[in-house]
Order: sequence, then structure tokens, then C-alpha cells
Amino acid sequence: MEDRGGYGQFCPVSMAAEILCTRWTALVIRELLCGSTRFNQLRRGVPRMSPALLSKRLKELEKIGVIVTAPRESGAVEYHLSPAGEDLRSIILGMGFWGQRWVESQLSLKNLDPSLLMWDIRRNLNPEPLLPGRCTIQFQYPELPEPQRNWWMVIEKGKVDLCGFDPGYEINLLVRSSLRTMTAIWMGFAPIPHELAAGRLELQGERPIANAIQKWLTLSTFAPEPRRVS
Amino acid sequence: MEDRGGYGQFCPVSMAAEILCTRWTALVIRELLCGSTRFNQLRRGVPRMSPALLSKRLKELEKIGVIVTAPRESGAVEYHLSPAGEDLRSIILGMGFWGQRWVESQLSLKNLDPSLLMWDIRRNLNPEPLLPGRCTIQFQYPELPEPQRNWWMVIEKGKVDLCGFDPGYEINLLVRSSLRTMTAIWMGFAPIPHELAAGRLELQGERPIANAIQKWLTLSTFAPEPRRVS
DNA sequence: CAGTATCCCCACCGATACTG
DNA sequence: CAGTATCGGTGGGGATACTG
Repeated sequence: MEDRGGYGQFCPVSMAAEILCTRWTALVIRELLCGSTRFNQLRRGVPRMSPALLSKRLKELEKIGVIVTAPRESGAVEYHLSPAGEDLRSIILGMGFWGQRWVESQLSLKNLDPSLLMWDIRRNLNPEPLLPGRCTIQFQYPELPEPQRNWWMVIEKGKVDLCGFDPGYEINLLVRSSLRTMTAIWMGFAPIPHELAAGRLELQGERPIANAIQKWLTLSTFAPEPRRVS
Repeated sequence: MEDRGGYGQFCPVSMAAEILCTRWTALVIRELLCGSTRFNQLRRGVPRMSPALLSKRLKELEKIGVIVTAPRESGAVEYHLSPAGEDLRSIILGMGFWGQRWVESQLSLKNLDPSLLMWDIRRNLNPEPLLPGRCTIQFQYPELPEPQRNWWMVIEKGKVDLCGFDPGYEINLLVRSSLRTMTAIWMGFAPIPHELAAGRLELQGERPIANAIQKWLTLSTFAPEPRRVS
């Protein structure tokens, strides 16, 4: 009879926790904060969440007023954060910075996922140092089986495209490392020059593009945060 | 095979959410931030959480490094936040302020609980305007059944005691209202003068103590936050 | 593409009782 | 006071299929 989901407390921390601390919800909001608006965009950001559950969460968040939906001509809808949802940004960012400060890197690096990593890199890649013209950068994780081993990033006219298949263009730079190394670099755990020197990161191709890697390969938002655990 | 509880993402938001967004965890941390250190103190702050689950959560949080335990001579332990746990304060507070800004008051006021309210009032009551000597204030919620109707707050030597039974002292002030009204006042939804004028809040007893109610009855930490929903 | 529907299983949670 | 033990229920997640 009692509401099974809730905490039964009037305290605003409790009310917020009922919304924010439901399974997957924080990550869905993170995706929306990063700019995803379509169902399958959101799915790419939370690949291990079932579509049924994602759909349910989106409806709940809309009902609560954290999300607003805008119908599109195709019949599908776009999901956007309401002002209340946008106001969660500092909390979600706070959680990320806390995680960066206090969660052991070994623990984070147990959750390797090339498609998530590449999706994140694409989202933050800075095309400006790679202009003008088209630039194709191939990422290779030699230890992975075929469908996950190679990724191509095509930068053209300031737009970044990510492919899981060879787009057929000339490769301007090949970036080769283990998935673990690239993830550690992305998280800010390992500096690029250090990994290059140790031979764990290899760059083959045009020197100017290789030399500019620290300019175009923007690291995670949380990478600059000083760590407080080993 | 896969870890059922986690999200499988290296993102620090995800790592933090795995910790913070487990059921009840945010509220347990809130209690620790408020200064509770003993098992049964914590239970009073999360009365609808089973002791088994509280015990489990405390162990998990200790293992993660958010809590440290200190044994006491009686054999039981004291729970304290580690630096990592203390560093969660801004996030928990952020959640509370967000809730205060955006959660409809009607929704919060569906979760009335006199013992939680009185426990909160006790924790924040300012004894300074009630000095010197002993002062006994009775709170009465006439609509409630007997074991929850009357509460006594005894202020003496700067210390505040809460009783669910008549301590036998002379009552210096009787505060009478519905539980809903008192909760709304505490949350900052309804100003005390307004509720007095409307007859929903009655004060009987010594005038100076009644007149000073806005000095000793500190409202919730979140009460001053401007609301952004009706 | 953008979801909805269904089935099954199981880990987590709630409730209650119990113990040193 | 400070927890542990036990048991039954259920919501979440995987799998799969289906619809407009």
C-alpha cells in the first residue's frame, strides 16, 4: 500500500533523491546535458540500459517536469531538459568531479567500452587544429576482436563523424594503443607524452597532426580535476 | 556474469552514481553530514529503512572509503564520514536545494511524519533566545492519534531534549497546529505570521517565548531557497 | 528509425523476528 | 543498544519479437 519507490520523507534531499537516484536516471540526464535529444542517441550513451526501461524513465522524467518533449514531423519526439532539468547540471557535474577525485582508477578501468569511449571522444574532439580540408584519423585497439578493433574519425568542415567501418578515405593519422591505455589517457590518468615514451601509444602518419594531438584530442571534462586517491 | 549492480561505464559520473544512487544511500549520508554517528541515531533519520539494509549500506560505504568506523569501549562502533564522504556535502546539499526549488510543495507534504519533523526541529532549534533556565515547549497535533499527538521539547543549559511523553515540567509554551501546517512552516512554504493570522497555528503560554518563535524555531536549511514551482 | 510488448528470472528490498 | 537472520515479494534487466 505504501509507495514502494519513495522514502516517505518531506525533506527536499529525499524528494530529489527519489527522482535522481533511481537506477539509470543520473546517466540519462548526463546524456541529455551533453546534448543528446533523440531516443537512439540516448541509447548510445547508456548502451546497457534496455530500450523499454529507457522509454519508461523518459516518461517518468517528463511527468515530473525534468524533461520536455517536442514532436517532430516524422512522428518521433525530441527530448530536452526543462529549466528544472538543466538546473541539475551542477549536481551531475559535481558527481563526476567527485568520482574523478575519489574513485580509484583501477575501478574505473574495469569498465572499458570502446564504443562509449569513441562516442565521448567524438563529442569533445576539437576540429579547429585539423582545419582546413578533410582529415581522417583511425583509432586501432589491436587486442580487440574485429567489430570493435578499428574506428575512424572523419573531420570535415568543423564536423566530426565517427565510423565503425573504413570510410575509404586516405588515413592521415593512425592512433594505436590498447583500449585501456586510451581510456586512461582520456580520463586524465595517464599523460599522452608519457604513454608515447613508454611505447603504449603509437602515432603513425602526418607529423603535424600527430604533434597536435594534445590540441584536438580533448580529454574528458573531468580529466583536469586533481585526484585524491592513488 | 556481468556485475548486476553497476552501469559498466568508466565515466566518473557513472562511478559516482553507482555509489550515491543506490537506494537509501543519499539519505544515510545526509544523516551522517548532519552529525549522527551511532546506528540508532541513523535509524531515526531513516525510520523506514530496515536495520538489515542500513547495516549493509554502512558496510558498503566503509569498504568504498566514504565512511570510517571507530570502535567504542562498549563494543559498538561510531560511524564518521571520511574526507571523501565529507566531500559529498556539496552534492547532497545541491540535491536538497534543487528539491526545494523544483519539487511541488503538495508532493513533499504527502510525506508527513511527526517524528522526523520533531527530530529535525530538535536538531536545529536555537536555544539562545530561551536562556537562561529551563524552558519546556509542547507541540500538539490534534488530528493525530495518541502516541504521535504530543511532543515536548525541553531546553536547558543550551541543550535540547525531545520527548514523546510528558516530562512533567511546567509548560512554558504550547504550540498547536496540524502536522501539515507545521511541516509547511518548517519547509519554508508558509510564513509563521501568516499561519498565526489564519488561525492554523496557535501559541498559548508565555508571551515573550511566543513572540520569539521566529528566533528559536530555526527553519529547515533549505527553507530560504526561492521556489521556482507553485 | 523509434520505440512498445511480453516473458522470465533473480538480486534487492521490506518486514519481521531474533540475538548478544 | 546494536545489530543479524530469514523469508517472501517485486521491480529491473536480458532476450526476443513486434509495430508504425
